Amino acid sequence: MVRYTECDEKDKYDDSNPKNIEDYGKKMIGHTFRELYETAKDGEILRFVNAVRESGYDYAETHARPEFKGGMGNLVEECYFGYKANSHAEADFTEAGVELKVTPYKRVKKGFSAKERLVLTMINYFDVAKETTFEISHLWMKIKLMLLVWYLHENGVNDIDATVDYVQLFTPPADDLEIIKGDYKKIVDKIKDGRAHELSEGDTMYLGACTKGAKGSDRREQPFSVTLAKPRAFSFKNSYMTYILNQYIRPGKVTYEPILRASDGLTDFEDYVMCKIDRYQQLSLLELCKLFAISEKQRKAKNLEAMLAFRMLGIKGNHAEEFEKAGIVVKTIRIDENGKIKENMSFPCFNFVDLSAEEWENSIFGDYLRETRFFFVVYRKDFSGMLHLCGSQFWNIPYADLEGDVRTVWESTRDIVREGRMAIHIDAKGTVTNNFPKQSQNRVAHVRPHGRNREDTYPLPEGTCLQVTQGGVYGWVDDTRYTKQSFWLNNSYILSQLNRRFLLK
DNA sequence: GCATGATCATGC
DNA sequence: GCATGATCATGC
Repeated sequence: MVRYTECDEKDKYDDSNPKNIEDYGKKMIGHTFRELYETAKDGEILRFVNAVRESGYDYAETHARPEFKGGMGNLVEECYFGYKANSHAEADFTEAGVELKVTPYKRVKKGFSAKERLVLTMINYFDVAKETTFEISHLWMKIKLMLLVWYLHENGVNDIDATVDYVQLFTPPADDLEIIKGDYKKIVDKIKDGRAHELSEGDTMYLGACTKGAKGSDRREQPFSVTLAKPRAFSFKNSYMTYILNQYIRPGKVTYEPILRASDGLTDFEDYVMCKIDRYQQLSLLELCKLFAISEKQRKAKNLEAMLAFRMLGIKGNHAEEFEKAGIVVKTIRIDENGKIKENMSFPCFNFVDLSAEEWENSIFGDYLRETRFFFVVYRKDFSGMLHLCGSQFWNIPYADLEGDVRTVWESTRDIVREGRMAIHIDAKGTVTNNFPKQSQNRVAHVRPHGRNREDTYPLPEGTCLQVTQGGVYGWVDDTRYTKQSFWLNNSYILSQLNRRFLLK
């Protein structure tokens, strides 16, 4: 490893001592990346160019570029810590066992959240399949001690002009590590099962297998199947990074109420949760309300069924720590007397302007389904119409359904928006018929209005020219806005995804 | 009975 | 005030 700072008394740090590395790192706080870069480029570094040159590292070549490939992470490594960025499997500071990670956070309505997932290390499908335990895995080498460097990303501002706000050593806490080990096993088991091509971020809780490749068409071989798989990396999910930020880096008033307590002992989290819910199986909604002393007023809440699920899990509020950290979304499912689900599953409205500019691989809806794990709480109506608890199920959309039917629906919707082919027809009552993909046209998903009412609209892309089937009948419609719409998963599809034990009476 | 369009209601 | 999750209403 080349380290300019070896020559510099002032900035010397001991690369075998984690605390020393952290202390040195903290001196970046308050400085912009550009300052770090300029300092390295124009100042001290030049005094050591000769020493560096001896090692064969071409400083001029690397630093001639105005920006850094790999972004702020490489910049900090090369310009501040003074070693050449590498993508080796071992830790950045080998002797200290410390991995350096530079990561952005952003402002949200309430406080701050991580801006993105944290990519940890590429998954080598062949090597990973040979690893016998988590403790000797490459992944563990990368995450057992990390130096996290955080900066605030603001829209319209180049990251190189952002300021380093926090620098802190981090080790996943013991409770989290149990879940991370479970996630790791799940990913490795899928690879060993010859299904690396079916990996999805929604499979797991905190640790994800995110796609990583220059092009969406990149593929890798896998050990137990001839099917090529997308290149993937282990990553901490955005939701988990948000937790780290709000719990350890800038702790505030956000409190987390865990489902699993240390005293509950070691167990598979999802099995544990499902068993806890199962204890209340067959109880009616009314019985559950009485059991958990739900007030008359609360019984009218639309989230009553979800609220009861949290009570069954021993949570006082309507948020569970593990669910928040894993970005798990709770959905209640009601099966009718006839064994069918009446309602389709809705998602947030899409923004026409954004949608029309997106590609499937990086789309808001595609990414949401790709990354989200759902927790279904299933109720079933008895002959008198009273709901009884059936149980619960964790679910994420299978790879083939997402990349097949959902993609088809998404792409035709985007194209319709792009080309203004909503094909409006307005009948005598003012009901608007549109041209978006219908439930009857696709096995998995469809598009429907989803707003306050039909006058609740979002802007259309500039220059959109709506084609109208009946000439001149615009009414409330103009060329610049359209009734809010969202993607929905078909009720019949959701039913097909439910565990058989809920369907057999 | 179901598909489609429309709207409600709570919580943040 | 509005996003989000949940549900209604009508016509075929």
